[in-house]
Amino acid sequence: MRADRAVETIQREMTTFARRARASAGRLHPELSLVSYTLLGHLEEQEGCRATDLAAHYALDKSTVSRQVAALERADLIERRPDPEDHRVQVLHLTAAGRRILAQVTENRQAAFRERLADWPEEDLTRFAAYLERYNTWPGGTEDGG
Amino acid sequence: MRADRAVETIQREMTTFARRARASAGRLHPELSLVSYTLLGHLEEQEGCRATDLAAHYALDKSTVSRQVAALERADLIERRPDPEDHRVQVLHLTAAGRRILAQVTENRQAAFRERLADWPEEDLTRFAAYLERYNTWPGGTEDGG
DNA sequence: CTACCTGAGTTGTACTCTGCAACAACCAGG
DNA sequence: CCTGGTTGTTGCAGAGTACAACTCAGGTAG
Repeated sequence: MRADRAVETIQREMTTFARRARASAGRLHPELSLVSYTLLGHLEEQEGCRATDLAAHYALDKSTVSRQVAALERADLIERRPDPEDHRVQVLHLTAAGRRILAQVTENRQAAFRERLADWPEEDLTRFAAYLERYNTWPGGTEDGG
Repeated sequence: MRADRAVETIQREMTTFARRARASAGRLHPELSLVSYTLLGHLEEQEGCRATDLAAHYALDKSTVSRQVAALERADLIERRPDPEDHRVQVLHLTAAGRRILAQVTENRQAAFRERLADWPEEDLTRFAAYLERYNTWPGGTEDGG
């Protein structure tokens, strides 16, 4: 069945991509690890969120996130704000410096992807983007298949 | 420009996927790390290759590959064969056990992807697969953007 | 043949990322 | 108040990784 072949290819290619991701992140932005980048990105997108939310979204242990957050705070890229509603919670926000670094790193990544996708027709780009979004959106969360 | 938005989405979604990959590998096949899986997969695909080739293909340091290979050999999943042409080289091959484990893990991954893609029309699957293959195929090698 | 350079692979070292377990602080329901 | 669940931190251990220094084998120049 052709669908099975396609799924196999998708599995293989996505895996290959994932395997190369760390190295290319190190090349594109040595100053910000892949995990730091994704956490900052989520913070910008969400306009502040809790460490627990980050852990859930990226399937990381809360201790891992805790340490990452501590490092990002030491680097003055994010700040913690106490939540008046719930004193257990600290809401994380990007600092101005964090926003700046994130923008710069995003531009670096963007440029690499643009170069790689330079000769793609616009229609293919939008379709590919839509497929990826659809793939990553999993009803009920992020706990599988990524 | 719509193409820029699409590239941005592609960058973001591929990054999210990569970020989740390690965790999902741990869930889908605790017995074989993502890197081990990809190395074994490459070995099967290539029907044997050198450690250096693996390093180049996945943008890993040769020392990293050396250790991974040593571990896989200890686990009897691969074997080293001396190259009669060049005594510096050891050609790596899957063992029967390696082939078996690889097949089983691949099936696990396949199943997860199948589930995730269950409600996709076949046409979308084949198109998505083609896009991914096209993206990962980079003229001149594997040294960027992945 | 010797000398030198290059390529394959190993080992020492150090660092980062990660998860699990134990813990403290806080919240919500009886 | 006590119990149980949630948020986050810390101690600990293990995996993955890179870089540098090394060995060994091939190739090339003299």
